[in-house]
Amino acid sequence: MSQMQNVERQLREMILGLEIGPGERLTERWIESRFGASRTPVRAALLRLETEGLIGRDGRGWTVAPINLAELGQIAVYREVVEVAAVRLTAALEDRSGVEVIAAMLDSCDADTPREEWHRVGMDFHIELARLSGNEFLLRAVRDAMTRLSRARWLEVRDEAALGRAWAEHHAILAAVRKGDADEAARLLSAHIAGSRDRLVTSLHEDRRGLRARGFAVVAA
Amino acid sequence: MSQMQNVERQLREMILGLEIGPGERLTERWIESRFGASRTPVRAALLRLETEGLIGRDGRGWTVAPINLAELGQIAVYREVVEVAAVRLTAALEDRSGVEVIAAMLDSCDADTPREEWHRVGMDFHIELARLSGNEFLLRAVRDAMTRLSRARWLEVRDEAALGRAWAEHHAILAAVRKGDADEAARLLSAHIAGSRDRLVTSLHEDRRGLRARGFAVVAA
DNA sequence: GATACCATTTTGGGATACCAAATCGGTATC
DNA sequence: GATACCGATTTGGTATCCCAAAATGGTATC
Repeated sequence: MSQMQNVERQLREMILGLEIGPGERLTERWIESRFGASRTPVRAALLRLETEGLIGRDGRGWTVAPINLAELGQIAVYREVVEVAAVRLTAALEDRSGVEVIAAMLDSCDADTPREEWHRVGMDFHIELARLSGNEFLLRAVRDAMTRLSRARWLEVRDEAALGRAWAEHHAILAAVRKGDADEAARLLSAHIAGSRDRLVTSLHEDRRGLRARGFAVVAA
Repeated sequence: MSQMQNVERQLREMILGLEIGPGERLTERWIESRFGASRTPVRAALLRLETEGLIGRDGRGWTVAPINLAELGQIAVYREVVEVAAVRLTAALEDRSGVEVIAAMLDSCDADTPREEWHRVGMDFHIELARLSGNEFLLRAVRDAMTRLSRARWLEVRDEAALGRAWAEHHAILAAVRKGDADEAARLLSAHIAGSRDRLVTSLHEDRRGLRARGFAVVAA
């Protein structure tokens, strides 16, 4: 793999894994030495991550995107729009066998599965569901929204019950799609996203002091 | 303005203005000499334009994105979803005075206005309408869709009547938003986008020989 | 102690050199 | 005429150098 893709992937993982905190400054030279690449691939990676919304410009320099509660609310609106549209398209397909693959993916998680894996599968559910629609742009939109939500969801304080409830809601959505009931699928998905948003924003808002204590920049709603 | 933004802007204009044809190969060295910049800003511009979907990779090299009829259909679905959502949000706002600014923009076009300006205002209508929603992601989605549609709309064979009809439909949509009638605004906008898509795809499909004769790569639906 | 000022360092933007791989041209072979 | 082959050229990927602007840090001044 090329250095450029390498730097991009590793840097993205460090940002999403909160090894580099939201709001932290980045210098091209630091990244260069950190990953053993020269500035050319580093700059390419930075440009890509900027379009993903994971980093932004701070005057002349680079900054890891802060946790922005207002933005999280807007993303929730956005993803509801595109995810509901995608699931409606999918429910209207003749061949809806793709839902079984997603159901199997959900079922691959059990009580022994590490939290990190639950986290990943929870995002992949939405991405793969959007992929079934066959519309590249809806898929891209959902993937983009999930990327931007990723860090916040990781910071969210979630109990076991919340994970189980999300798992059940995911299965219920799949069942509606399997039946070809677009309205029910849309209704369940809307409710799922709204609930997810509420818990997320509430959790982060209540814990914003703790987040700031960890050195994370948090922008209020 | 920095060289990077300069190269990016000029190259984008050449691609959107069809001075560089769809499907054409691009080399970093040619761009370098064409715009009098070195490869560093050229590569930055290429990376940006790639995320806009105006250029893509062809193996190791760069290619101007072809006219893709299947993609145009998918974009139409995508933009209907996000534009309708945005206009519904806007219609539900208390302060909908922003529509007057857009109405004035439409009215700035008359019989003497050059075709190029009609083209630009036609796109800006949809972008500015999405902006009124206040949702950055819906706005970005519409802007992105418009950028990707831009060349195709420019190639479309449009008569005077089509321009006038679009103008009237735009005003009708604004009137519904002004009234706060979200359902009617959504219905009108949906019909407008569907009609726009049909005329666009039909026109390009019928003229695909002519397009290929001009050296433009056209991917069938 | 706060602040204005200046020398130093650091930083991102840009230019250029180098390399391996891919492409291109021409030639020999069938 | 088609094709396989090979050397020359071109190309994107990378590393490195230079520069002006911005950040930094120490110092003198009030």
